[in-house]
Amino acid sequence: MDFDRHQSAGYMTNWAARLFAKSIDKRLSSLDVASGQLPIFFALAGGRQATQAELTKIAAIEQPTMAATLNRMEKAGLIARRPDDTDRRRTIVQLTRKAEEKAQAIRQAVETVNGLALASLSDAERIAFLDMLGRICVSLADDVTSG
Amino acid sequence: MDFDRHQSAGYMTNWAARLFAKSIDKRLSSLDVASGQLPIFFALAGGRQATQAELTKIAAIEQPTMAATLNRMEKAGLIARRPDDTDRRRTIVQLTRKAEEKAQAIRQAVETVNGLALASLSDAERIAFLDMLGRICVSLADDVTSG
DNA sequence: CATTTTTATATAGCTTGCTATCTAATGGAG
DNA sequence: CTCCATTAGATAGCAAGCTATATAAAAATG
Repeated sequence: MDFDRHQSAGYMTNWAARLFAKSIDKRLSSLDVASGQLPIFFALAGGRQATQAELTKIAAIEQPTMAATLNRMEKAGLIARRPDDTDRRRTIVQLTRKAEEKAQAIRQAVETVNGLALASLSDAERIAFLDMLGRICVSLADDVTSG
Repeated sequence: MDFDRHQSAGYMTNWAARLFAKSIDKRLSSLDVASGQLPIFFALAGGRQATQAELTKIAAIEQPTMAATLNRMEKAGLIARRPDDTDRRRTIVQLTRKAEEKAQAIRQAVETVNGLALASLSDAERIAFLDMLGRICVSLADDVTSG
């Protein structure tokens, strides 16, 4: 089929994403934290609170995925859920003290992995790469939500 | 935590990869094919054969993931497995006729999605993007396999 | 040639994604 | 105020990843 997968943006992006996850999980496993929990840590660290719906929007994942991740984090003692008494549909989520204590190490691991991933790119290339990735996401998100 | 996830290569790559998968799955669902099966289609289309181990290497996934994907494809009538009689550990995999008939439409869908994803990039940017992604994968693969 | 090591595949069990669907609560329109 | 639409969250069930481990065959080694 004379198809070079290394020239396919979709294939390469998928591969890179799996490598990012492997690299970060390797560093987070000793903290009993996993890559899927990162958006929640970054959103809530420092005592901030958010509803599940807000976290879902921030992480750009679907609602049931967020619910499952929060279930695992709750079971692991990383987050606490509290009902919102001004709107009984809502749940307010915050990090536990135990989770807050991990936040700094998590941030460090993320920066290490991002750094080594981009190690062979110049400063200008890093900026260009993130800019292009952003445009690609916009185009795809547009496609995915239309029709 | 003053962390902008849109400036994190790991977060953006993960997001882009999920959008790629959603976009391609949307187009492949009518063919009863899914994004995880694409490397197998591209490797085997045109009557080619490969062992499971060869497919695993091509797709850059782990062996149990390939085994599970092949199980689903076999159940769906997309591939056939045949024992290698020169080495009874090996299984030789090939596309069924039914799968071969889908190959052209699949290729078309992949090109459509790659095209729309990169629509806002110039030709030079597309080349640069794939080149940088390749370097990022090399750096991360190196990290992931070391220690 | 017997034993050990390596290789190919299978299986168990988990996470992170998804879609589809259900329930409960809120908010708006008559 | 009642009824309908919207919103928040939970649940079921699946795909596609992963690690760890088991089994069987082949290859290498003593």
